[in-house]
Amino acid sequence: MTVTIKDIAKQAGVSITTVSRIINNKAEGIRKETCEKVLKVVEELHYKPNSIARSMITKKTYTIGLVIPDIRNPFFPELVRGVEDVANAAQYTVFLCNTDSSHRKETDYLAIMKEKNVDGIIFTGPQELQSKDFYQSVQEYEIPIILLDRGQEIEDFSGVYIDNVQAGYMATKHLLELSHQNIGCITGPAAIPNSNERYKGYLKAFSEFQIPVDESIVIPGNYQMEGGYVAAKALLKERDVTAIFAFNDLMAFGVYQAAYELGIKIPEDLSVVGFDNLPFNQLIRPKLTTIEQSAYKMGEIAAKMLFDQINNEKSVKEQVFIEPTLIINGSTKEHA
Amino acid sequence: MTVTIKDIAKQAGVSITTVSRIINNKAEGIRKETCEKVLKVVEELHYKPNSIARSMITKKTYTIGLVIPDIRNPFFPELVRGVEDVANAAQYTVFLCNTDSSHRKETDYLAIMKEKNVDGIIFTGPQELQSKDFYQSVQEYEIPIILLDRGQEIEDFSGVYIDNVQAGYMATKHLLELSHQNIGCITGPAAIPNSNERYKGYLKAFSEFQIPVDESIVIPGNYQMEGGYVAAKALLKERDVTAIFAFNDLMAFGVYQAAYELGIKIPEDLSVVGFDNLPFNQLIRPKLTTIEQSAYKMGEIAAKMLFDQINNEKSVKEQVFIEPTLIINGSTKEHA
DNA sequence: TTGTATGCGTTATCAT
DNA sequence: ATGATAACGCATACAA
Repeated sequence: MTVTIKDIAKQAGVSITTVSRIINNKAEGIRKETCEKVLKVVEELHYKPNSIARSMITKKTYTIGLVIPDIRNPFFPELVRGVEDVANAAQYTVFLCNTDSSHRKETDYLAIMKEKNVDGIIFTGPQELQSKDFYQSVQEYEIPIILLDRGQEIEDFSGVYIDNVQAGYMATKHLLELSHQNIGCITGPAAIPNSNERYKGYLKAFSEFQIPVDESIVIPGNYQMEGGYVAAKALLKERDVTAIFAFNDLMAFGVYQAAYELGIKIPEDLSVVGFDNLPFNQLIRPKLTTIEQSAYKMGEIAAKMLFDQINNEKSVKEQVFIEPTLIINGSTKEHA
Repeated sequence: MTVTIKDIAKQAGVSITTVSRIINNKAEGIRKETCEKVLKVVEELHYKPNSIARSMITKKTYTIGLVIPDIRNPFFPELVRGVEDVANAAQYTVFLCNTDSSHRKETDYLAIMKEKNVDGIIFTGPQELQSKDFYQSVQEYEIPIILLDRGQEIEDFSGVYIDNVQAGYMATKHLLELSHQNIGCITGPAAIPNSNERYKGYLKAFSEFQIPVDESIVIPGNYQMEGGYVAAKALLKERDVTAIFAFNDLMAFGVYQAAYELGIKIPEDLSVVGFDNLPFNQLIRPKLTTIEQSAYKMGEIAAKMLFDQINNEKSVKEQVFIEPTLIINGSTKEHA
């Protein structure tokens, strides 16, 4: 039998109200002796308040939902930790929900979060552009929600995103400044917003350097290592590129492999820039020059924004764009 | 204002009991018309039952706690997914709790799980041997709990573990069968059980091949890349080894780096075996021969065991030891 | 300084 | 086939 506030009250010879006050630090007008007496009983019986019952009254669960595509995608563990650390510090617990970007799983989980009365939700949707209809049902739930990393086109939701245009710009500019001109570009799938944004940055840099863009060396990838490998093989065998900007690290590693097989040395013969700064960047040689997204920081900021919204009830929507960082490592070199 | 069962009852002109029965599929003795009428109102008002209130009565939250050291450790995302997939299929939601193996955070989270009335807990503790005292407090909570990956020495808890002796044995045997005799061994920190188990396997293989073990080429590492690097430098410069068995992949990658810097070719001059089969094994060349732990499977099994315990209330403790798999890749080669 | 009573939204027991 | 009501464990308005 689990011990309740009633048991404590009886055992200590006081009312449950008194116990409640004491365990909730609202003991202002309570005698020290009573306080100690109750606390002693609490200790003895190992009493733990039932947060379920508490939530019934307070309408707060001190729980948030974190909905992401897949924790196995190496981008997410950092992000999740960022969220959790902030949540934990605020006495919150987090539900982890993997959706595989399946519309059904997303909808299901969102409904479950509603039923479980989470105080807020942090949501990372699929890469593909979402119809607003989808998010409308979420709005009906009246639960504070922060979008994370994906969905910036839905402007009536608060969200935290990477400034992908700026990121693409920085990466490309870095290569241009190293005197590269034939800079191959391996993008993400066509429909994916962040890929398109990065490409805008690529164009912007070329434009700034007043160099024409050769669209034949812009190849769509799939954000997988394999896609980077295939694209790189095409670029290196048929085209005359001295540098490649891959829109994520996984594809950049594919470029490494292709170069390796073709006997092309990085960075002597080919400069490579990636995107993500995945943890295993620490393990490859030469280390990849890449764009750091700071997933941890994104998670932190999203969580902070969420708690702001939860606590202040301010429904001011804001979209935060995080400045990426260019991490210069050994995979890029001045073009002779 | 959020809509409750009362609203549905009023709107449909029935009692809340009837509504409750219908939404819980206990509509056996209820007229079809009534049923449809109620369901229609439920639909119209977008009613979602409040699982908090439901839990008050049923004493079930359909929630489990997953307590791990750090999701950023590449071993855990797979494991977490394994747990979540099973949980999700069983209509459960999971709290993710990162403890950094801090005793305080562990204790705190466990208490929080108790307060939030989770139906069960899956717990991965710190590497270091735990005193039974610690787990005693958990037992008082009377919540089903499954230990995962760490804590096999606490035999009165159910748990899922890797058979580390077998794993160490398989890795070493593989090298011995490739005619290596001077097989350097980079272990984990001394106090860590799984390292000691793996070492037992190492010894067992040598014993089986009737080859004496040279303890001077057994070097304690720290499970970090840096530790593998340092140990490998020592082994390769001062000792005469033709193969190295590192007790995890991270250290094996350190071996790669050391070999690279010393101009030693893998696998031509040095065979290397790791442990974990981390995802980024796919990215390095040559691919690392290693032991696969199948973290996903561990998570799955642990979750299944937990639900067994939750549903059957059978308190039969069982310890499951998962057979590891030797993944043979390009980092090992017959010794000339 | 402390206690009594009400209600949170639901399920379960017992009627009808 | 359906309904009234107690109970779950707690916080809170109101009393004393």
